[in-house]
Formats: sequence, C-alpha cells, structure tokens
Amino acid sequence: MKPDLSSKQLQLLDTAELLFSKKGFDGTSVRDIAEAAGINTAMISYYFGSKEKLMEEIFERKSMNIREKVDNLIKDETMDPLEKMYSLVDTYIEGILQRKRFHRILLCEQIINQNPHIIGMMEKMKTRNSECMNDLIRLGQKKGMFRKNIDIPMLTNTLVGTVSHTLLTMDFYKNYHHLESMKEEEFERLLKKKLSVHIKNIYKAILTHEL
Amino acid sequence: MKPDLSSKQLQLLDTAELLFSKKGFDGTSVRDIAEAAGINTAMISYYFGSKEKLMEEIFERKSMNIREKVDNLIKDETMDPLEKMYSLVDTYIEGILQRKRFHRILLCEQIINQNPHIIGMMEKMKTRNSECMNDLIRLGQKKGMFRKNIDIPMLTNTLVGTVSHTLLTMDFYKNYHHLESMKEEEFERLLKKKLSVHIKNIYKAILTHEL
DNA sequence: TATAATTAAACAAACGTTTAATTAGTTTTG
DNA sequence: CAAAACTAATTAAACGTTTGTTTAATTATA
Repeated sequence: MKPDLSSKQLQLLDTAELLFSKKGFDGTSVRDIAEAAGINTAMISYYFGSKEKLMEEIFERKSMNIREKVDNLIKDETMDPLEKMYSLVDTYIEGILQRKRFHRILLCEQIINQNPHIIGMMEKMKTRNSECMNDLIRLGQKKGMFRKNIDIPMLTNTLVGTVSHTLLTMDFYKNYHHLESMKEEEFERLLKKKLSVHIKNIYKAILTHEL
Repeated sequence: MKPDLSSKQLQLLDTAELLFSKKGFDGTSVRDIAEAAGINTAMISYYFGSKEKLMEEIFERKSMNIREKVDNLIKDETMDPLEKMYSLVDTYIEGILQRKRFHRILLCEQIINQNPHIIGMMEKMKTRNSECMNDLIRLGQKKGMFRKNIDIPMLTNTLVGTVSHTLLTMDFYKNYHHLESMKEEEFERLLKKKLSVHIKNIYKAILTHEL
C-alpha cells in the first residue's frame, strides 16, 4: 500500500483531474495545474515525478472496481437474477456519475493514450467489467430466468455506452430542454433516474422477453 | 461553395485526421502531420491558415447529416414506422463505422474542444439528431404503432452511445474474443451485424412492447 | 542540525506560425 | 513563338512562445 498523500498532493491531483477533464491531458500544462492549485510548478515533478505519473496516480485512485460488488450480488440469495442485474446497473450509473470528471478523462484517454501503464489499467478494467457482466448473466441463464441467446458484449456496450454518452451530452441536454434554471444536484438526480429506468427496461426486455 | 481542394490539401486533411484520431488534436504537432504526409510544414499554414482551421475543415467535410435520409423515410409509404426506425438505425451504424477515425476525434473533441466554431458544429449535429429521432418516433406514435411513454433522448443516447462505445472498444473486443486472425473487413462486418441486430431488438422492445 | 518542503530561475526541446528566398507554372507581350 | 512578367507553390530557416523538468538556493519542520 502506498503511503497517504499530503493535502497538497491531493489538491494537485484534484486540480489536475478537473483540468484534464476540461482540456485533456495534452491541452493542460503543468503550469496550468500548479497555478489553479496555487502551488509552485516544480512541486508536480517533486511529488509525482512527472506529469505522466501524476495522470497515472489519478487513474490508480479513481478507477472503478465492481468485482467485489458483483461477487456479493452473486452470493445474495434474497434477490432474483433480474433484481441483481438491476442492482448492478444502478451501481454502475451511480459510480460513473460520482466520477464524472474522471470518466470524461477516461473516454478521451481510451482513444489517445499511449502510456503502457495506463493502457494496462484500462484493459484490466474492461476485462473485469466484461467478466462481471458475464458472471451475472450466466447465473440468470442457469436459473432459467434469462434467455439463452444473449449478446453479452453488446449488452455491456449498451450499459456503458448509454451512460457515457449521457455524461458526454448532459450540458447539451440541459440547454436543449431548457433546464438551465434547475440546480445541478437536482438535474443530476433527474438524469440518474432516467438512466436507471431506461436501462433497466432495456435489460429486462433483452434478458427476459421473447423478441 | 468552397473551391475544390488540391490533392496535396486532401492528403494533408487525411493524414491529419488519422493522426488526430490516434493522438488527439493537442497530441499531434503540425510537424507530425507534415512529415507523415511528406509535405513541408509551412504548407499547413499556407493552405489552411492554421492548425485550428485545418481541424475545422475536417469537421466541415466529415460531419454526418441524417436529416435528408430521415425526411425521405418519413415520406415513404411502403414501410411501417418500425421498419423506418430500423432503417435509421442501420444508416447511423453504417455512417459511424464509415467514419471511424472522424468519430473517434469527435468523441474526444466533445469533451475538450474550446473552439467556438467547432462547438457550434457539434451542437448543430446533436440538435439535428435529436430532432430526427423525435420526428420518426412521433410519427410511429401518431400511427398508433409505438408506445406513448417513450424517453426519446435516452433512446437516442442508447443508439449513439452503444455504437460509439463499440467503436471505442473494438480493439479490446477483438483481442478478448481471440479474433486477431480475422480480417479487418470481415471483423467490421461482424460488428456491424451485431450492432444492428442488438439495437433493433432494443428499439423494437422499447418502442412497441408493453414493459 | 538534519531532513523535507518550497521557491524562482534556468534548461533544452518542441510548439505553431512567419519570413524571405527559390522554384514551378501560367499569362502577357513584342 | 519565345521572352518577359507575373502568380502560385514550395522550401529551409528563423521567430517568439510554451512545454516539462531540473537546479540551486531558501525556508520550514522535526
């Protein structure tokens, strides 16, 4: 386990995350970060070694791991498979919207990042997500509650893609539907609810209905 | 109408698109582009005015417009509303996969771009997509074939998001399912087919089924 | 008094763009 | 038709900034 970070280090990480999510990694200079954080530029190299490693630290700290959650769901005997899937959907939505800034960074870096360490972390995340979805759906199929012919990767893409694209276009959505006056917190609750209902509908239909 | 571009200009645009889609706008230097295109660096400013305007030109040329297609679909009296929606879904999938590199750029720029001209083009695209989806679904509702309570923005997000996320993770998918030996062309056909079937299933369920 | 934190300054490299000179291509003119 | 004049294309070099990182000196903490 790494030693805890000082408040200045956390401040730098947080500021960097904010700026990366707005202007991208290459569009943000270490001077931008340091100035916004009110900390001397040299401290970034001093604390993290380099701008690259600062980014890696953000990934280490903000990457989502749903494995444990899914393991508990699988064990749970009070919920049926569809309820378990609903719970995963909500966990995922909640997790992404709680990490809005990081997830925006992730979306960009999936395309442009060349850092092997970060690529490795992203691959791991995708593999884990795929396996979790597999495990939960196989369970429902074994219990006879889910259909047999399910394209699990595509269904996963629909969950991740729908949430990601909602995150990506939420400002547009707000303006387009004239919700500028709505408080940020309330607007986010609205989106979460809409995502939750919508994706659960899809999952129920694809997993259990005759098509 | 703008005058046609010379072959060198087209060569620069194409090379720039390729590099932007791999390393991002800020991660690609004009020297990178010029070298990869085998053209002198100064020609970029000479032809396009600036790196920014080169990007704008890419957007002008590669942005997708489905408005005309949807207008024709609405007029068409040989298809029922669901068939029309199926046609739109396939058009969209085809359009994105035909513009893979540009769409990857678009995904990044939605997050990090600050250029008002490009922001304007992206807003326009989103507005048009929203309206097209609206028109087509309202038509189906008027004809009594689609359910009344449909969250159209979310359903749009599912189409765009699923296709985008499939595009974003297609390399991972290929490795994860050990399809490395499959030819690029064949692999793409496979993805297109899977996307088409999957999203049409979702649309049919959400638009026409009782939930 | 030793170790850690912080600073302003300096570093070389890379950035987008401009310049001024040269080459290529076209048009005008005797 | 050929020479001259003119415009467009192309080049290498230079421009002034900005980049990430390092240095060496200073301040704070233990």
